Amino acid sequence: MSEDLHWPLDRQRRQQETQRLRAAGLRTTRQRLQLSALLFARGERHLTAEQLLQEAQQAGLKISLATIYNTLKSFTDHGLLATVPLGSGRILFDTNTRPHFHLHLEETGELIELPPDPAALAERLRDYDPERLEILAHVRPAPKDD
Amino acid sequence: MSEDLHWPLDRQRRQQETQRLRAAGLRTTRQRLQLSALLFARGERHLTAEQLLQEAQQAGLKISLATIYNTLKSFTDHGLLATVPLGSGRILFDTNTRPHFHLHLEETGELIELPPDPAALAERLRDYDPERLEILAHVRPAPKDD
DNA sequence: CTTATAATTAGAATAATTCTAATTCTCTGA
DNA sequence: TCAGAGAATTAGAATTATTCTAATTATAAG
Repeated sequence: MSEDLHWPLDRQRRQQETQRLRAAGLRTTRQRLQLSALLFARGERHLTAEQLLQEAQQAGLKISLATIYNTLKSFTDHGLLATVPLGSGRILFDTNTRPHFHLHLEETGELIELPPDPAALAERLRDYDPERLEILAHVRPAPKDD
Repeated sequence: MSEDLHWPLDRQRRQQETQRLRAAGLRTTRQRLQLSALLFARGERHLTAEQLLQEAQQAGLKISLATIYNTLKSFTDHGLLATVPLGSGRILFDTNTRPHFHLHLEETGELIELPPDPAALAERLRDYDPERLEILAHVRPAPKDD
């Protein structure tokens, strides 16, 4: 599930990513295939647009920041990614699209995934000073089906 | 607890706000007294810096946006306000500084206060499609005592 | 009343994201 | 196979909320 990537992508990987995009109802473009490979080849992860740009550049790919943003948005709109809206106005993109909660430790920037279970959440939060805790539940707008 | 304000503030109100600031360890300035009156005269509420500026302007007060931000930050640092970091990068200031949670309905912008009780939270969230739910628990850094 | 220090202010700076408009690409259907 | 319509990509400008800067003004201690 997690292996090194080579560019250009070998046939197997290319097909895998092509299918992923097709299944999601997205056109296959060079940039999307490359970003898809980067995003999904290493198991579940969180990352920002800027981080993804850096990974792409380190891999020698030519992709603009605008495309990174557009692609992350498309992937999100089509169910391949979830977003975690951090308080600072930064958006984290999460390859785990199953329902779950997040615990953000602002001191270190660490983001911990929690099962979508309020009891477990309560348990986990016992470790922290209530004065420093802020829980915000977002209810996103219903997606338009187009 | 909630009444109309007149400017300049009458002696009673002025003393009330002076005490509030003093008790919090803040200097009393015209702007802080006026903003304090605006913020705390109408019961508990959430508002943004921009909203507070508008209220101040509608009341005929001369206060710059920079001062609004500075004052909100001072009030927060001294325990008079709490912040609610919305996903969009906007900050809501909350006159309720007791521990509690928030439920943000993105569709309408509505922000609902919830008791700081995970069980109650779970109950309340049953109303919503899990697919549209995002729970983010922030742990703020320990405040420096200076 | 003097004065050190803190607060206020306008406007510039910042940071993440979104928008614009021109170019390039994908993919359908002839 | 290939033309063309519509979709994707791109550089750079625009946006938005907030923070910073540096100069002015106000507070309050003595």
